[in-house]
Amino acid sequence: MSSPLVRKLEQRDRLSEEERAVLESLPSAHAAFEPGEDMVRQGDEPDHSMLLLDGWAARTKSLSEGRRSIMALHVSGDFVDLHSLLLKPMDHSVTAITRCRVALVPHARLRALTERHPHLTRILWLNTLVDAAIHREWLLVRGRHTAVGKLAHLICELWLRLQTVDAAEADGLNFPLTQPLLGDVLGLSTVHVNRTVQELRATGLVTWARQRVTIKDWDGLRAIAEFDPAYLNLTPRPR
Amino acid sequence: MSSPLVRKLEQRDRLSEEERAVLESLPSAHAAFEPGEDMVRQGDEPDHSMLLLDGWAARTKSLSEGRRSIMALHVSGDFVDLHSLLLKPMDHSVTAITRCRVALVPHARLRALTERHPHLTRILWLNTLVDAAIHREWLLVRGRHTAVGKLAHLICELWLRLQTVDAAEADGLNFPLTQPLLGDVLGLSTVHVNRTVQELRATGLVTWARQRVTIKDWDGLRAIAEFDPAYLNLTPRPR
DNA sequence: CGGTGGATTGAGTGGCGTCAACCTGAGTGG
DNA sequence: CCACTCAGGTTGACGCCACTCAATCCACCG
Repeated sequence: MSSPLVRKLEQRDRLSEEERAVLESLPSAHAAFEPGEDMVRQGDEPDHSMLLLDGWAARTKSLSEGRRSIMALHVSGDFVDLHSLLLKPMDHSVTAITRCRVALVPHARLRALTERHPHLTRILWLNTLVDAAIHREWLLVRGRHTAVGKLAHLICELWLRLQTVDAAEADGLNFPLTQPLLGDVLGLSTVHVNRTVQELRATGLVTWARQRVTIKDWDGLRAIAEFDPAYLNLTPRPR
Repeated sequence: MSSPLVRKLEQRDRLSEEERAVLESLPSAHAAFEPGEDMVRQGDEPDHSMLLLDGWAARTKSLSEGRRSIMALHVSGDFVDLHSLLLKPMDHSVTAITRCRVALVPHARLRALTERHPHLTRILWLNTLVDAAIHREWLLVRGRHTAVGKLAHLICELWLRLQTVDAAEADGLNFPLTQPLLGDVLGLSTVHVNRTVQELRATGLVTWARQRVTIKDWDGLRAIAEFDPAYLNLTPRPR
């Protein structure tokens, strides 16, 4: 059930038996969304948060004339809009990229959890702090990296994040983003995304066909991405 | 002493007398930093967080060859590195821009607070969530705005944020960022920052001399910045 | 009075955007 | 089985925004 959440939180701290039980009893219902469908919309004031069980989702903001930006990507195990427990209305939408299965966690339950389980509260808080740390890393990337660097960095990050939930293969990953979506993630035009993908292919560090990215030279890729995984905070310690 | 914190948190929810007292008893000591000085460094594992009483500070990340980026700006009343309570080691540094006076809040005290005061915990959590919402807005700006749009957006945001702590004048603000620093904030080169400032001046929407920005046409400025303050979450409601 | 950091300006370059076309593969309906 | 559609991928031409290098100016300061 919610065990992906337990697995995820345990990457960052130990949980007691009781805490694990509390977490597994949280979700109230399941739901599914088709690619392109909005799971929550900017301006909404949801009364539940969604735990992504399966699929990829994006946090998006829109501007005039179809300009759009993706502020975050989420995969299995991510608590996509946990922050909506306290931060309402939503400052962005969440859109399904692939088909997404989610567990719905009522805010009432989460609020009750914060009243009774301080340690679990801190770990959930931490979860939103890691989201923020990823935002900061993306800010660095959008501000100070070249197009290839941006793309390489994204692949590095997602490969690592998928590994922590056993959703990546040893030599690469399934990468369902279309080039228009990649443009919204990297802050580039579609055309330039295409050329950047080709440029990255030409380095020989990865192969990339259909939705499959194979990493040929991890150290080389890390180098051009200037990727340092520290910001993902993947070491367990008391919180 | 810590009343700037109380004032800030009360913009987002009501506090009881007891809660106010708890908050005011938090800080243990004061400190001051000179312009350019690091208040915390990337990689550190601090045992306290800093409440900014006075001055401007920046969260910075560095890359090779002096490339640097500023991920956030902080002013009076901001809990600059509250997240370091749970998220260690630091994924960025905090650097004083002007002279900064801070109150030090030991993590031990904050942790104790989370054990006993769930509502206060949620409000502190919320505080870090607003930081994240600002990160997301900056991501939008860095990804999809022109240089003038970026600059205008920054001025809009800071004017509003300063107003909420009574640190802005009715018609503008004191703006201590040098152009090299602005470059790190906006993801632009120093030279281009200079030209962008001139371009903004030429619109007549603001005047800008020394460290003083005067807003001549707020609606016009908001328009070219595509600025919508919703993400700052400045409405009080139960959390 | 020289030193230093910031602001400003000019010249030249290149990365990335825009516009526009064309290609491909996966549906879909006749 | 084949036209048709449509989304995504690819390519070329062209232009501009923003970068780099370099010089100059200015204010402040020891």
